Amino acid sequence: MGLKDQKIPQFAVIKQYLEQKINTQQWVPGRRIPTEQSLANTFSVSRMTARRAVQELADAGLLERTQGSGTFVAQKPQQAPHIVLKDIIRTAKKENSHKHKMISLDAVPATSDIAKLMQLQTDTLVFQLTLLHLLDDQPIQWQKIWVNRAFAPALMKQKLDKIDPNDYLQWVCHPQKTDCQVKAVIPSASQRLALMLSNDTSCCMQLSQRAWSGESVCSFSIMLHPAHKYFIGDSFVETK
Amino acid sequence: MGLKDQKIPQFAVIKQYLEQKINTQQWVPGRRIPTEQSLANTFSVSRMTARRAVQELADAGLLERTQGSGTFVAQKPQQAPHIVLKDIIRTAKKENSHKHKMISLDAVPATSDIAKLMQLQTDTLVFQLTLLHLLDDQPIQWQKIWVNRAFAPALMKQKLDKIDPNDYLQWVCHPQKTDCQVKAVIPSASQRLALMLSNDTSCCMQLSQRAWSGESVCSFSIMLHPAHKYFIGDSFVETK
DNA sequence: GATTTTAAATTGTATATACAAATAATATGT
DNA sequence: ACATATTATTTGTATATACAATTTAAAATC
Repeated sequence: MGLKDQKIPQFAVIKQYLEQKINTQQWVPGRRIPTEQSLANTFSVSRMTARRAVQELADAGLLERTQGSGTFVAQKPQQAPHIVLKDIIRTAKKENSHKHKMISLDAVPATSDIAKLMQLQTDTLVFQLTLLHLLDDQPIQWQKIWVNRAFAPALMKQKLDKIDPNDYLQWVCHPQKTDCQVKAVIPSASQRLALMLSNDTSCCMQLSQRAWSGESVCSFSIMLHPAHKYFIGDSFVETK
Repeated sequence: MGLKDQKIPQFAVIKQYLEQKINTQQWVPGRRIPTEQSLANTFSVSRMTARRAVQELADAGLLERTQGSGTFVAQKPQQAPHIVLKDIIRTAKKENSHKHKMISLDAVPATSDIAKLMQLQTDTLVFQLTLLHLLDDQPIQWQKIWVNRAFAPALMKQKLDKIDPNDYLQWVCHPQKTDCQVKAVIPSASQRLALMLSNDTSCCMQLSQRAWSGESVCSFSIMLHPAHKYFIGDSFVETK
């Protein structure tokens, strides 16, 4: 059989036609597009087939439909730029030599700030871990994690020098949502020491992440990265 | 007529049923779900109606289908956390008192770095703007913009003390894509002065944004924010 | 027993039809 | 002229059917 034998479905042909009209701005936002019946006649297909093409583009956000009125080219989504928070530790594990060092591991009463963040009563016991992540033997991330004991009661019995506490927590309480925050901060003396930041003018990128399971907070984590080794977002290199 | 008279379509009922099975984890990822025909029999609808329910959930990413094999609960999307870059200036304009002050406006030859970023030849003339944005008379953002002259040839003839250059650029060269980068940096002396940062240990959040129109770069912008006044991402307040 | 062939099951595409629901245009009545 | 009622248009939901394309399982063959 030849290579070009993949039959292109008719609804896909109509989709292409519509997309082309929109992308080339022959049809501007707000413009009314042909009715399902009209498209069906034009392309000699049934209404349901034409409908599928239109509907899928509407689902994709390119078209807007209102019953009784018609189908219109959607206004431009006015997409706010967004950036994905790549987890450098997770990527490092796959590619480079990554190690982590446990600095401390305790069960402590939650301060009012932490309690509020984790939606717990003040002075509730929480696990508190302090970690240092190394990439090629260079410190890349200082991390502090507070853990809701209800989600990981056996945390302190694990061999957390072998397995990354982050992986363990991910495994034990598989969070469904996370909310994140990014700040620039001045590292404390101990943080500077751990991250081997010599000069006192250095600053850090601080990533806070709160992991939810249902309506409860599993953990809250602060990750501190030396600013000169870390950025988030796109790298402005030629993609060519 | 009553309030509850909105008839719920049958495909929506089946969708709800399937979603419930998935969300409550009665059906775990990888598990095979009933066939279209089976669902059609169970709910006493035609196969096409059952199909629609399944198909829409597949489109939404909750299910995965393979022809000949069946439909399965999708593996968890492993969604990398992402944050939206809210434009503080744009939001400030709507709510608070926002002003901007033009610090400099020149046409200068592009340095090699800027030329590479904007995909131009080195020493190509580009417009270079330096701005300071004030929120309630407090400096909130120091901004430097490099503009591809091809996209805004009449830039210097505008009354840029009246209209925000960002708005003008948005209007003249309506960019379709942008790539962004977030870094923590130490401000220079002049930047510290403009932002009224007194102590020398302060650091800033730097947001870089490159605006594309088609295959060309319209502009490149660096936005500097005092770290203690700015963060990106979610605010960790109770959503109750 | 291993390989090939056949058949069954399942999703994918397509049609023709019917009626419901919402909107827009038209006609009607005062 | 204005409000009301009617009609036509258009999208939304639903069914029944047919066949294609792919995968899995069973059967047949060697």
